[in-house]
This record gives sequence, structure tokens and C-alpha cells, in this order.
Amino acid sequence: MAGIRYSGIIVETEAYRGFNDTACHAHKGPTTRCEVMFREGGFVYVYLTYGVHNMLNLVTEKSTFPAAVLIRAVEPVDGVEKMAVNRNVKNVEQLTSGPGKLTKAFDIDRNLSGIVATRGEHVWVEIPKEMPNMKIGSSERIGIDYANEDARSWKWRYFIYGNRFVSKYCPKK
DNA sequence: ATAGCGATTGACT
DNA sequence: GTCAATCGCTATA
Repeated sequence: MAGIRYSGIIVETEAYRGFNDTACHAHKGPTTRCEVMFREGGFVYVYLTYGVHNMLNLVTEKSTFPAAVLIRAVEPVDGVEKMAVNRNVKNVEQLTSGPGKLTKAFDIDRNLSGIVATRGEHVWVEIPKEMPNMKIGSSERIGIDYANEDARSWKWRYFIYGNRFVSKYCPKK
């Protein structure tokens, strides 16, 4: 772990926000799992889904309004060779093109849930000085059949249109 | 104490 | 296209 730096460009996300979003873990109020969503924005929220996959989220908004952004795909930048080992996959486009894939590639699990993402330690986000020229697409969120009709209809999944490193649910051109 | 299930993936037909 | 994996969280009792 120590000395290894993984990085990537975020290319696909989903938003989960508030008490009316029945797809959001926090919509009924704080629980053991999603307690970190009831903090000020800037914390890391990681949980295990299907007993198999860790999901990486960044908490946003105020402590009175639970919200987080699920990181669904990144374009690998640093640590690509180690990611390939972690994933047992060679194709770079398959390394981090899904929320469960990227946590395995980056060696992120729920032990990291609750750490700060704003100090440049362990896990953090950097804003590029200059935003690249790109087209942002949006659509309904994936894998939330359990949510009500409103929540399912909200187009809160965002992705870089035509990017090679997005998940299978995005157009590649 | 325990049933039911999931913000997914990979293997297989 | 179908389906198993796998375990912690949530709700209910």
C-alpha cells in the first residue's frame, strides 16, 4: 500500500441526495452504514454492495442534507500496472470502467469510509486548472429498481460523452 | 435472533 | 441472454 499512488480522471458519476430520493441510503435518516452522509461535504463514503463490491462516494452538501456522489468510472492515470495486478485484467479500458471495478483497482474498501477527502491524504479530488473540452451526457441511474418512480426517473447519472473509460451503460461514441 | 436483499461483476448458455 | 457469488446492513420480532 505505502508508496503506491493511484490516480484517474473521473468520467462517470451518479448523485444520491436527500430525503425524497428513495434510491439514497440516507433517505430515511442516518443509519450505521450511511452516517457519514450526514456530515458536511468532503468526506469519503464507502460501502459494500452484493457482499462483493465496494462503492466509492464523495459526500456533498450540508450536514442537514444527506447527499453523496458515487464515482462510477475513471480514466486510469497513475499506478496503471498495479491496477492491472489488483484487477487481474490487462485491457486498460476494463480496469476502472465501473464502480466495483475502480475500487478494486485502487484498493479501496469500506475501511476508508469516513476519512476526509479534502486534505490530499489517502483519498482526494483535484480540480483541473483548465477543464477539457467535453460533452457531458446524463441519464437515469443504474441498479435502483427498488426505488420509487420519481427517483428512478431523475437523470442523475453524468458521464463524459464518448469517453472510452465509462461503464457499459454509457455510449462510447 | 434472523430473514431478505443489494448504487455489481464475471462466467457461462 | 441468464445467473451465482457473498456478507453486512436493515427491518422486524
